[in-house]
Amino acid sequence: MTRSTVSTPTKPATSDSIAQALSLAIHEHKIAPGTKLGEDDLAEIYGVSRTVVRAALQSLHHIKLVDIRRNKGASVAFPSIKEAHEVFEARELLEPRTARSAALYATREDIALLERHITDEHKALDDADPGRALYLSGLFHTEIARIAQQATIAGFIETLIARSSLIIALYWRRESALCEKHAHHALVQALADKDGQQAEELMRSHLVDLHSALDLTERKGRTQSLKDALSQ
Amino acid sequence: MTRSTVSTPTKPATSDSIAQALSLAIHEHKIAPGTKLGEDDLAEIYGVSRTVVRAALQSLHHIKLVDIRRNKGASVAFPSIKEAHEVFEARELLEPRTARSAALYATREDIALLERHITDEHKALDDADPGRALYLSGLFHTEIARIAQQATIAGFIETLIARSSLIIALYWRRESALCEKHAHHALVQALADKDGQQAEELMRSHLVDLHSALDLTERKGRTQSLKDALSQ
DNA sequence: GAACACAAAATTGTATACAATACAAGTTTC
DNA sequence: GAAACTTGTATTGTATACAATTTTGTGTTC
Repeated sequence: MTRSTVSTPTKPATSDSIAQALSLAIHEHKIAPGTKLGEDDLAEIYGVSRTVVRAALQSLHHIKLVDIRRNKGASVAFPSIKEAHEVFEARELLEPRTARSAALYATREDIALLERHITDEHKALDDADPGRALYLSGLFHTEIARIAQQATIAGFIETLIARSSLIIALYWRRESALCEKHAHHALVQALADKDGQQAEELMRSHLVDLHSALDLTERKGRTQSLKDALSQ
Repeated sequence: MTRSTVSTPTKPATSDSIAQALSLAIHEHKIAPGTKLGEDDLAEIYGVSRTVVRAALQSLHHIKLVDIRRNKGASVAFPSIKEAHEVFEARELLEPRTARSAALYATREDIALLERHITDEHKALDDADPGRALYLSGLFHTEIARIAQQATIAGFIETLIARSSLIIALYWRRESALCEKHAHHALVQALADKDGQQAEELMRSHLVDLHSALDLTERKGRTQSLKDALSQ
């Protein structure tokens, strides 16, 4: 949010910028769930002391993006199937209503911004960068929450989308691809038309689609205990 | 949550325990909004170094209970009127639905626990300890969210209730006293009857009552800019 | 007496040092 | 050869030291 996340060599790298860089990497599936996040490693990578790295990790811990266990350190969170259901149920409770509010407040600029997000997302898909496409897809939802002028709820949705990214990394079914492609388009149209009821309904069905595109059947051990062991 | 918050002299005092102690004090209106929370002071009070105090403060910052500004330090948050509206609107969106779910899952023990909360709350009022009564009143809502078996949403509600405590400290109208006294009772009854619809409706009207019991009219400067200056 | 400038004190931000804990490998013992 | 113990290494938790910034107090000037 402040400025760049990497690049310029003469920048101090605050805890916020590190948290954001890690958050982005997780969103884009550059770092897999369960990956260990050693303090020394990160401190060296970002050219700061462990103190500031710890602050960044705690920040991500509070939004459940990273797991911190005492004397064991931090690792990218590994949401369980139960958590996955909870997150999407929470989204289904919050986002449709928020989309309805957004229809009231959406300005011409907001609509343009959302449309730009969609084209960027498509471009990322064309560039064979599904991680970035996923990130932009999440940003689309975050943006709608922001438009609705409810910063508090928008904050909640932001964390839910972050966690959704982890859930998708773990439980997404290959079969169901980008079914959402036109869902976002239709949503923008409803917002542009200031049709709150339609926006609410579209958002609800869109989220139900996403939820059902996950493979949340409780199979035998599977990745569950296997990767959990690897996460240590 | 781990163990005691104060008392035993031979205890290490972790950042969690400090965060909880401060949170409790804020809930009970022992510390007013805007109060400066100096690191050295807290470090001395709890017998730890500033390192762990900072972690505790950051923790509270993430749930918007304390305000942290760079190079200026931490102070108890001072929610604006806009934020106050947002918090209660978010509660009105989340809690009624959650109460409905709670009616499905509430066990005999849960009901007993909630009734105990109510009697404790009344006792605190009799003991002329309105701060503790307020805290217990909030705990009542948190408990319902927990009963609903939606840890994610329960977490959101918990932070909303924490912030509500600050909002009440700032904007509560003296005139409207403990109108909620029988509201909680009726809610428990609905839960005991497993009447989800009734629970949802009772919770909604209860929250609307609370919201309207606040004085959120945007008067001239008043506490707004005055106390805001004091909060520095 | 008010306003500005500068110096001193206090407070926060960051880095480093040390202590405590966990993990892994190797050794001993049965 | 396997289990248990021990030791060594790596990593995290906490405290302290130092740097940077803000605040406060004082003195000078108009």
